[in-house]
Amino acid sequence: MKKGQLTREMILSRAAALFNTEGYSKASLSDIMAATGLEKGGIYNHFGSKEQLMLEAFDYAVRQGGARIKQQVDAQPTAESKLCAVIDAFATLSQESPVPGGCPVMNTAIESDDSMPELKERAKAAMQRLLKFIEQIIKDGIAEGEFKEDIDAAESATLLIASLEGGLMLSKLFSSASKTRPLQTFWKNEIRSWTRRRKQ
Amino acid sequence: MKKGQLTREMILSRAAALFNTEGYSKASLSDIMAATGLEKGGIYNHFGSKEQLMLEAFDYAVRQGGARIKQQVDAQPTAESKLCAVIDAFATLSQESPVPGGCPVMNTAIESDDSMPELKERAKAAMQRLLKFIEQIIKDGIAEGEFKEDIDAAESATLLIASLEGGLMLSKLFSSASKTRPLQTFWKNEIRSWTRRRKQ
Amino acid sequence: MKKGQLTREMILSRAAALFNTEGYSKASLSDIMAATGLEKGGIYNHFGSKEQLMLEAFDYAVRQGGARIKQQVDAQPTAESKLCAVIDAFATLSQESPVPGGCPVMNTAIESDDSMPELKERAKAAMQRLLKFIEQIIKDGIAEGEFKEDIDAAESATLLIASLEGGLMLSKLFSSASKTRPLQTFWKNEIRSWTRRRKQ
Amino acid sequence: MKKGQLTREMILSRAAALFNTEGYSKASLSDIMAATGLEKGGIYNHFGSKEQLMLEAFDYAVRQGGARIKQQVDAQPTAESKLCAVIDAFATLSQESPVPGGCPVMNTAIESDDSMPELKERAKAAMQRLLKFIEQIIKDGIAEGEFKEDIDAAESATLLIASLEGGLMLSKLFSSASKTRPLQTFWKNEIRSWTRRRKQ
DNA sequence: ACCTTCGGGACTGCCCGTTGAT
DNA sequence: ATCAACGGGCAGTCCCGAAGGT
Repeated sequence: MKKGQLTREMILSRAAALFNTEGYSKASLSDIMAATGLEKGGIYNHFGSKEQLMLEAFDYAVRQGGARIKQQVDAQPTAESKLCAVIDAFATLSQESPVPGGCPVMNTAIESDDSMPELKERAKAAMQRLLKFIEQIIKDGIAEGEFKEDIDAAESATLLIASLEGGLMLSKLFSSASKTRPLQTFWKNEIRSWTRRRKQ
Repeated sequence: MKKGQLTREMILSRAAALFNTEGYSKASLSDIMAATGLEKGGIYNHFGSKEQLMLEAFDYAVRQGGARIKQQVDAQPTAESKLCAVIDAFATLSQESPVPGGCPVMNTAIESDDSMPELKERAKAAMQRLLKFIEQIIKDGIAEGEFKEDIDAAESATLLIASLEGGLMLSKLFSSASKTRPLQTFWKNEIRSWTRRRKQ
Repeated sequence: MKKGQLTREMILSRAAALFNTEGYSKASLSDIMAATGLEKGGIYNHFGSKEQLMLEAFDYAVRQGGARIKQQVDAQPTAESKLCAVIDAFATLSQESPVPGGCPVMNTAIESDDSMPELKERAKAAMQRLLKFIEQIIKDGIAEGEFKEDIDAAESATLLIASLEGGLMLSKLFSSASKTRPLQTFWKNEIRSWTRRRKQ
Repeated sequence: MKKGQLTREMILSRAAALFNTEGYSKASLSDIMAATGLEKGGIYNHFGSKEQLMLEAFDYAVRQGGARIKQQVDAQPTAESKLCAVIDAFATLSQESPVPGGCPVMNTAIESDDSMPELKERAKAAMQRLLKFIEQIIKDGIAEGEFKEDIDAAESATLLIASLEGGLMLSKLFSSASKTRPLQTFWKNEIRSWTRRRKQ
């Protein structure tokens, strides 16, 4: 990879962290300069405006987070364990994550008023992809005979994600993961209840 | 009430709306000037700094939202119906609310990085009060024999609130309440399952 | 007059000088800050943008220059002497003028490409007023029987002004009035030739 | 001619047009990049600085314009017709010219404050050459017995050029050649009056 | 007591002309 | 001739006081 590409990636990763922790409008170019060690011109060589950098950094953050989840999910054999992997991924998100600052989609959903419509659009799309991803896991579980057939995949996905994002918000607010531990066990139990018990 | 007091309240209500919709750091004094019709000096006469205004506006927003919920809860006789009132209150929050922009506590939790510690403190406190409030409803329900005794009040409160806040976030993101309707029915069912069924 | 008004006038006079000598796009707000002794905020309190300041400063410069000419013209009794006063006014313009930097209309005509359309519009209007002003003097001279009747007032005004502006440009370029002295005597002779000689 | 030389000429021609229409300080290197299709470095390879490019582009523009005039003048047999050719050349300058944007000398005379002294120097020299050129035509006319002997060649040259440049400025300002047509006929008549009438 | 008018200065995103390494 | 980086300058906005006016 060429040097310019590396710099570009470096800027994206630092900027994504900054945007995700401080907020897209609050993080200034000066902050990004400080975080990257580059001067103003150096950044503007790669991104024509703060807005463009914001958008690409958001995509970067979503990509990183999504990849992490996908990888952990793929390592699991059953639908139930896949969903548990999602729960665990969200649980660790508040303490340690590929892009610091929690879930970029939620952060953007809350921050982006209508003055950054493109960003909101991307957040919508990312969230929809996440929901579809969960939904598909559930549907696969049903198709495989692992989950009962009366589970509504779409609704359950929404429910699970809402809970996880809300829990993540609480963790962030209280700077502590303890509040959300029960939430994880609740959902793991709930998901187990979706399975066709063979014996037990 | 004196004229100054009225102006002060007016500023608070307009500022709270602005802060809650646009974000505390993004909403500028100029925006507030435009929203209130006052000049800069006029605002500074009542609030010594933007930070102070932010804090008081946050308290104002929480007070308004809390009062609304409390009133709707108090109108209900049983613990179950009280909790349902909470759920309904959150559901309407995204479309119409005393202070526009959704839940100020969540908004602040997400926005406030460590550069506004006092604001985060207040958000923490407000959230803790909300959790305790829900917890108390549940505890009362148990004490009254309405709920089963093995319900963990604190954990259940956290779970419920996390879900509701997460759902609110989704509604905001998709500018639509439809995604969260199943969430409400899920929790209403869940809560009914807490009750000692007498007959029915 | 209130203090703010005085400051505003002061800014206009300094800015007009700066714009007229250095050019409208080249003179920066920092230059104006230095020339006025004000900080940025102080200037932006009176003028919402550089563009607005440019426009008002142009009007100011034209007003000053126009007033000077008008006053010198009004002091003369005959059409011929009025026109000579105009010639003299232009002659002194290059060395000493109410707003330094020569004729603001010509400067603007040359500088303003199509990126400052409003400014060009005002320059057009100002030039048209100047032409009409000269034309009227000539017409009055004809009406009074001072000038021959076959003088074309509009054409002659255009000719005179073109010459004077061109001469002014040469003076500016060579930083010397000497080149344009013959120009003045030429036009004064030409104008005398317009008069109905009574005796002589 | 080598490829590098061709590129250099291309840059000069595009840059000269840009400088002459938008102004020397306003036209940016980015504009020139866009106009030439080269990268910044590619330009800096041929010209060590914007200033040097400005100077050479000015010379280029003057050379082009001068050559055009000279060619049209040389095609004429008599001094009178040569001067008329000059007048016509200036007349067409506002609509169509080798380097767009009117007379580079006047443009530079107006724009160049004392921050670009070298450019002003060149403008002075170019103007002086133009004046001398006209002067020489007149002198030749006198020597040939075409013009009366009491014509002051230098003064008349200055007068003519001042008028033509002033007229050009008016044309530019009003985006119309109509204002300056009388100016041309006036000078053509004036010049005919310089001739020793043989009979007619 | 309440509000406006005026000014200050630091900071914002952005663009400039310029230079080396490649 | 490009690509990558530099650093300072641009116009404009921010939050904030102090003086003045009613």
